Amino acid sequence: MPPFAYIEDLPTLVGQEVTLRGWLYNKRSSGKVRFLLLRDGTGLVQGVMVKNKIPDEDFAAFDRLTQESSLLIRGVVRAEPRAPGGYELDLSAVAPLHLAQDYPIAPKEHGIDFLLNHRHLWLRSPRQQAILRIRDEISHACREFFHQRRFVLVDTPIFTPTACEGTTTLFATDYFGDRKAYLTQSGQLYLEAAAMALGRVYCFGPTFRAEKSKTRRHLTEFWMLETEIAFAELPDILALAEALICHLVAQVLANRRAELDLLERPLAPLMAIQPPFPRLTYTEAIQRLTAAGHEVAWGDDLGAPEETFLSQSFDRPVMITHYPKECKAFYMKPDPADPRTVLCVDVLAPEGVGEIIGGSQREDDLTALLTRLQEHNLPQEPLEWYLDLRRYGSVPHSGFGLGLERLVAWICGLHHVREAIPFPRLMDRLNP
RNA sequence: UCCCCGGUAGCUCAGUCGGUAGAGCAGGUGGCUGUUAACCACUUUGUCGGCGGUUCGAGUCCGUCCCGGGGAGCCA
Repeated sequence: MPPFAYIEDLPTLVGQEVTLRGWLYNKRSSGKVRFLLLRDGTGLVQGVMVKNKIPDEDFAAFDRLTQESSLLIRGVVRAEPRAPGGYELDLSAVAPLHLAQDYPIAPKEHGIDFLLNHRHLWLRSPRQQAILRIRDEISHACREFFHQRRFVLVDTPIFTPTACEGTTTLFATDYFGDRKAYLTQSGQLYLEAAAMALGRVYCFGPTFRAEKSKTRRHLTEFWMLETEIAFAELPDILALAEALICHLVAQVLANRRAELDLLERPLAPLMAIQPPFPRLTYTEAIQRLTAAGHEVAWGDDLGAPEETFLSQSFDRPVMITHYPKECKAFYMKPDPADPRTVLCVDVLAPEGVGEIIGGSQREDDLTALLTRLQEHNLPQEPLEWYLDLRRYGSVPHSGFGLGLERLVAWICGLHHVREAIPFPRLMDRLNP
C-alpha cells in the first residue's frame, strides 16, 4: 500500500501514488467518469475515477457514498489547472470506511440557528476550518510573543471566591454545599500577585461573564490574554499592546493567507496595521465626538455608537486613555496630573468590532486603594490578600487584557464573535 | 431587563383579499466520458412553534406562552 499522505502535501508528491484518508465533501458523476471531493482536515482535493481503470467494486462503491462518509482513496497525484487547488488524484482504489446517513448540513445556505444547533458538524465546513486555523495561529503567536520577551506564563484559577471587580455579574457554582465558587471573569488580580513574584507575567485562558448581552460582540465564555508587568507605567503597556497587535496581524498575514482568502477577507486593512497607533485621551475623544454631533458630555462612558465612530475615524486600532475614574474599575490608578481621570487604555479595533484591549496602570498605594474600594462599595475583607501586594514591597505596575474572539473576528472579518470560538456559549445557547 | 424582527417539508424560503399546502435544494430512481453548490427526466416528504379565541371556514385575523435572530445597556 502506498504511504498515507495529507492533502496539504500533495504539491510535493506529483507523479507519486498516495493513499488519502478523509471524508466525502461532495461528488459528481458524468456516467463513466466520476468525481469525488475528499477533505482530510488539511485541504480539499478532487479524485477522478474512470470506469475500467479502477476495480468494478470500487467504481460501484461511488454510488453508495454519501456526503461526509469516511473513506480511503488511492491514486496518482497530478497537477491539474482546472482544479481549484491545482491538483487532482487519478484514482486506482476507493474504499468506504463508514457510510454517513442523512448528513444534515448541505453545501448550501443555512440559517444561523440551524448551524449553531449543529455546531459539532458545522466545524467541518471549509469556512469554519479556516477560522479555527487562524484562531490557532493567533493563540500560538500570543504565546510566542510573550515567551520571546521572557514573560512567564502563569495560569490563574477558574474558580474564584469573590468578584474581582464587583460590578459584572458572575456565574455562581455550588462548592461542596455551603459555599459558592464563582467562575473567573479575569485573572488580573492573581496576575498582579504573580508579577510581584516573577516580574513579567501573562495568562491565557477562558473567562466567564453572566451578562445578559445579546450582541455580535458578546459571549458568556470567552478567552482572554492578560499580562501584568512590575515597574511598568501606562506608556509602557501602550507600546506593548501596540507591538502585540502588530505581531499577531503580521503572523496571520504571513502564515494564514490561504485561510484569509477563503474567508474573502480584504488584506489591505490588515496590512495597514503598523505602528504607531493613534492615541487619544478620553477628553480629546469627547471633543471629537461632540464636534461630529454626538450628544455626549464629559463624564459619560462611551457607548457602542461612539466607539464605532471613533474606530472608523482611523485605519488602525485607536488607543483611548485617561477615562473618568467613575467609568472604570477600582484598581486603576488616578492620573496625578488630573485626578478626575485614571491611567487606563481601551484599544478599539477598526471595522466596528469594538474594544479588543482594556488595560491600566494599577493603584499601588494602600491608602488610595482602600479609598477606591470604599468609593466602589466593595468589601475589604475578601481582598485582603490583594491588599497585601501593597503592604509588602509595592511597586508601580500595569497590565492589560485582550479578548481573543473579538481579535479573531476582526482579523477574519467576521460579523459576529460566535464564529470565532469552536463551541460558542451565548446567553440563550449552551448546546452542543 | 428593554426595543425591533421572525417561527410553513430534512434545509432555504414563497404563500395575494380568510377558501382547504407550494418552489428550489437535500433524499430516492434513471441518464450522461471533465464535472466544479454539475446537469437532464421522474419522484417521496407537512402537528404551518404551542394553547386559546373570532369565523360557515384560519398558515393568514386577535390574545397568550415558548423558541430564535438583531440591537441597547454592560463589557473583552
